Amino acid sequence: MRASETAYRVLRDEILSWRLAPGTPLSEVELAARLGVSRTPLRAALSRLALEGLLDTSRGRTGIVPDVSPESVAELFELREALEVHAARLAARRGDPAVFAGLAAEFARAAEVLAGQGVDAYYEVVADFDRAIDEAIANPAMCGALEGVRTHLVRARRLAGDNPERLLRAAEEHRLICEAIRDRDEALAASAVAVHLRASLNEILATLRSRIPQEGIR
Amino acid sequence: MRASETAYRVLRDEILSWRLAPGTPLSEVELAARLGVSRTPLRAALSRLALEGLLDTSRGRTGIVPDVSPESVAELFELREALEVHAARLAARRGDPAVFAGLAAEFARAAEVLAGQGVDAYYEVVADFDRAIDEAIANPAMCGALEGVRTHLVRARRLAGDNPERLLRAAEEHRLICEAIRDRDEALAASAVAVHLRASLNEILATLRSRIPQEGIR
DNA sequence: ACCAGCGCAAATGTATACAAAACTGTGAAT
DNA sequence: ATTCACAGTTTTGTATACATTTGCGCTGGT
Repeated sequence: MRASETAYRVLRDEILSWRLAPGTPLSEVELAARLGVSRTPLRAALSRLALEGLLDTSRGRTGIVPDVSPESVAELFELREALEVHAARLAARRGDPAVFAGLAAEFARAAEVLAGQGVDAYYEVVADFDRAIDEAIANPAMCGALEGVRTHLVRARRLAGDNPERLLRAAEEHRLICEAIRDRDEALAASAVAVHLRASLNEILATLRSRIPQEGIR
Repeated sequence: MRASETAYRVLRDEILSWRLAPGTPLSEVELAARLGVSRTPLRAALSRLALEGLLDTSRGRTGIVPDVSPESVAELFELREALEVHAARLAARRGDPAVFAGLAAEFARAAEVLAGQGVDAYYEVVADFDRAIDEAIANPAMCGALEGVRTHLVRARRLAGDNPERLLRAAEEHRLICEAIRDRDEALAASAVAVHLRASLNEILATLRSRIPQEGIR
């Protein structure tokens, strides 16, 4: 594994998991020492993070971990809506009905999965769903854009936490989306995605607002 | 100006303007010598181009200028449709009607502009339109995604050339979009964008197919 | 004639030294 | 008290030397 790749993955994981808090400056020399690589590959990792929006280089010379504000989450979800509504349409148009029928069954069993195997097992089903969408639309440009918003979503979701009731409703929303795609109903798939995104956004914003007083936004 | 920034802009311009043809290998040592910078800033420029999709690093170690195939253009336009249809909806929802009324008037004069000042003056109006959309939606995440597709579009457009009849029809389509946004008619704005994109794609694909025999796709 | 194995060469990946630029704190003057 | 200027310090930007990898061609065998 290349040193630049290692540094990138470590830093990306630390940012997405909130081990690196928003506002933390990412100094080249300090990180190079901590990760045991020289500044050259570390710079490559930082510039890659910056281009993906996981590092804010707009203020001053030293990049800082970007803040997660209600505004930034709302903006992310507008982009997410643009991409995922269209992705659902494309999936309904050319996806494999059998695949999405299977996923619909998985989501129908979400209550058992959550109770028996925990939230990680549930999120694995969601990851399967994302992969199925990518495969169905078969468009590298779309998939790349989707990948970007999913990355940022991980960070917001970690902050919002795992509300069991919300996860059950989310599973139901996913089931509806899968069934619409299975039935090749583009309009319904698009609407079902829009419904799901609105509910998700509201959940995250509610959690975010209740936590702001404790966290301290700069 | 930083050397890495200079190298990035030069290479980006050379790729978008087709001075660097698809398939051309971008060797670090060769480019560093040609642009008069060392390999370190040049590498930063290349990695940035690769992340933006203007350099294909998936085949072999040395990156090559990506091909522009009918498939890749069609894929780009699916992403473009996802983003621009939603952007038009957002612009209709919260844009300044006066701004888009003014742009509609500009597009109505497109025939004069094209005849009197040439295609560059017309494309400047389109650039004004893009800026107005960005300002109206006021969403950095959306704007960043739009910027990406516009960049790739430049390359496809250069290939397709400037068909005068098509430009006149495109101006008319833009006028309709602006009027819909001006009237805060989200559904019409979305439809008008979809119409425009389909016509643009068909034009580019037609030109592309007629040129393939001469150009030689690898 | 073709294929496998090997070695060379050219390209990229990394480390480090040096240059330049930008923030910080101090000091004095208004 | 505030602001401006300046120097020092820290941080990033660049160049170059070295390490490592990978692709390619040569040679020998079948």
